[in-house]
Amino acid sequence: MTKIATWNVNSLNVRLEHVIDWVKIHNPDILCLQETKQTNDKFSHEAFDSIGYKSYHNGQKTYNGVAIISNKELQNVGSDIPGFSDPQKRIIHGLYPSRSLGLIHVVSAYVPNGQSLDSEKFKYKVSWLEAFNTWVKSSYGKSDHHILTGDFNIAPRDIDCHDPEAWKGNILVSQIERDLFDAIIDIGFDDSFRVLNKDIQKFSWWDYRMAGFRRNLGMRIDHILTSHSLKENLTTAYIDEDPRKLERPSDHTPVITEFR
DNA sequence: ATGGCGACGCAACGTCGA
Repeated sequence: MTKIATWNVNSLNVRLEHVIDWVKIHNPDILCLQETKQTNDKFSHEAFDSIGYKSYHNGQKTYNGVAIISNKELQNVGSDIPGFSDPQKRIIHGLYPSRSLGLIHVVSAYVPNGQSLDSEKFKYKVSWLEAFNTWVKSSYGKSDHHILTGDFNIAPRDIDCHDPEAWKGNILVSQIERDLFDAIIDIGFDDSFRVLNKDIQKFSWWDYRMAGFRRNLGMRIDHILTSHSLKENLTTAYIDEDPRKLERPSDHTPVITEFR
């Protein structure tokens, strides 16, 4: 069994203890992190070494930053979308050598937020996702399996939003973003949570404001997309709400998928 | 729901996130 998880930690400076505690309890094979908000020299490889994990980080000050924590050494680690020049640190990826499944290409992605549909940041989100799609399409099939994880900042369907009527015309739920998400799926991926939980409404993020978590005003915007090659191997997919209940939590919580 | 939170940089409060 292989367990892979993704978690937007909203600053690893603040959340390192939560992450280490979570890894010790859940023992994932791979944990992908987003929004580390720290430069590579601040990233504590030692903290992960001490619990038996390799760690790979692509970060910057204040914003963005992504990492992969792995119980096996990754091969061919990269930290960009080839051909897409971007000063924002939103990608880290590598090959995970699975004993029984071969090489799994694992991506930890922090997709731009977009701010609002009429903003320059939304144009950046669209062009970023188009470049991401082109890259994923060109690399598809070059490894035995592919897993795209991260904070996609897209709620794929109305069921993934606590109040689709109130959010209509907003970022995270717009048809433009959902079409871009579906275009990635169409390359040959499954939304592993949705495949294994057909009609269940679960969220991975809740606004800090308005007592969002207590009132369950959430969205499912963090995803683990698995290549069709893994579809028959998928066993379990779930969202662990417990870290969101801790003191000083991230506004996101871990999303987990397991496969044989 | 359009805030009301929280992280950050920096030492007051503006910017950003989703």
